[in-house]
Amino acid sequence: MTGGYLKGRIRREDIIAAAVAVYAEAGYHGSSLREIAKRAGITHAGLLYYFPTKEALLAAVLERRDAENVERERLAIPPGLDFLRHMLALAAHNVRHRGMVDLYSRLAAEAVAPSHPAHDYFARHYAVAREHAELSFRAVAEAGGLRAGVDPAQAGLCFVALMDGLQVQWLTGPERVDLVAAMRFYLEGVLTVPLE
Amino acid sequence: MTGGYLKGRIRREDIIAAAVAVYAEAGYHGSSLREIAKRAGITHAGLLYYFPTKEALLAAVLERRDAENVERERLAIPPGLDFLRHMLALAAHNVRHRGMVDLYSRLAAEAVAPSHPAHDYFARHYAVAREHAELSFRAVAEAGGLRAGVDPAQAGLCFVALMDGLQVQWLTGPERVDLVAAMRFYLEGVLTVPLE
DNA sequence: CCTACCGATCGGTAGG
DNA sequence: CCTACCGATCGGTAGG
Repeated sequence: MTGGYLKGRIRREDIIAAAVAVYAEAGYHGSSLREIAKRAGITHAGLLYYFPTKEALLAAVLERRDAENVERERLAIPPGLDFLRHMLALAAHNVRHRGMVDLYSRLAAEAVAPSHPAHDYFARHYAVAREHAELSFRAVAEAGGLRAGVDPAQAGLCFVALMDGLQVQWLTGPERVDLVAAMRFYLEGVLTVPLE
Repeated sequence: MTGGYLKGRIRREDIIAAAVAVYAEAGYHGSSLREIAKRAGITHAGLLYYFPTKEALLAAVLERRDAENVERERLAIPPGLDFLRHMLALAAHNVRHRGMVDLYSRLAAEAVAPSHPAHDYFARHYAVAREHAELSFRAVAEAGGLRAGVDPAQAGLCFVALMDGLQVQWLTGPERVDLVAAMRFYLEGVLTVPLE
């Protein structure tokens, strides 16, 4: 007699997982509720019982991405050298989980349009990422670990931008780009302390 | 009695210009021949008289982008410090021509899928860009202008990736990102010679 | 959750 | 170059 709610939550998770896969392949505008529903094993009308519109499903996907990141990526990590190290580990993790990188890169490019339903999400995401990176470089600088003359704000902006740009090149030709080595190259050029 | 061919060429240019604008706003998959045709002042069937399929129009757009770049960007510039300076000038140019940056960023992200009709174009584009940047840093190194221990290959890859990543952040919030200053920051951190 | 349906839009073709 | 059309697909709703 119990379990009704549980089943619903599992269904929701199935649908979200299917949406992540399809968004990654086709982008948001390019994907259809029917294709997502099929992969989740229901009809598209059934999907709309759980998520009333196409946009509501996108919102749920972005929410779950954040929830995962808060748990695993731990923005809770205080800004500083450890955070930069952690981003390197995240890059290594991403290389083994192409789906999430695909999703992120496709949606970020689509969402530059202010009318895109994920625009505000990415504007906020970038602001937070830049801020956290800048504070990290600033903390490292105060500990004497930053090369002379390096501006923490610029270093933070470039760190975030580099990660994004490398991901697109890596997705385009995975065998041609060593994402983690390139990130390490950048950090080693800016820091005066060892990374590990 | 003359001019028939000329008129056709002008029409083609109108259609391509309209396609650039629509691709930039909606991506390739997200744009329709009807919308592009409307902006060019004809019907979608009329457009198909000039470009027989949706893919043929995309190919024409990419070809024109290359033609423009060969002329203005001059990959003819030999690898070296002048090429890096030129990329800075190109970044400054891009900031005043958002449409081309939009088009490029949207298509690049879409085209990471090997099945995308522009995939090979971007794979080649990235390979050429990395190669040219690497050779530039190598030339600078031989003239003693590269900081000790900097690998030209990594510096080239990161230079190209940084440009792409900055463009997406700049498109998402133009008032929050100074694209040219960030590029300059990166170059000044890697080079030991002044940029201007 | 499904069946059945709606109006809108898509790329492409026929025929002129 | 246009009118007129095709089959396919879209997001969403009704009604159960």
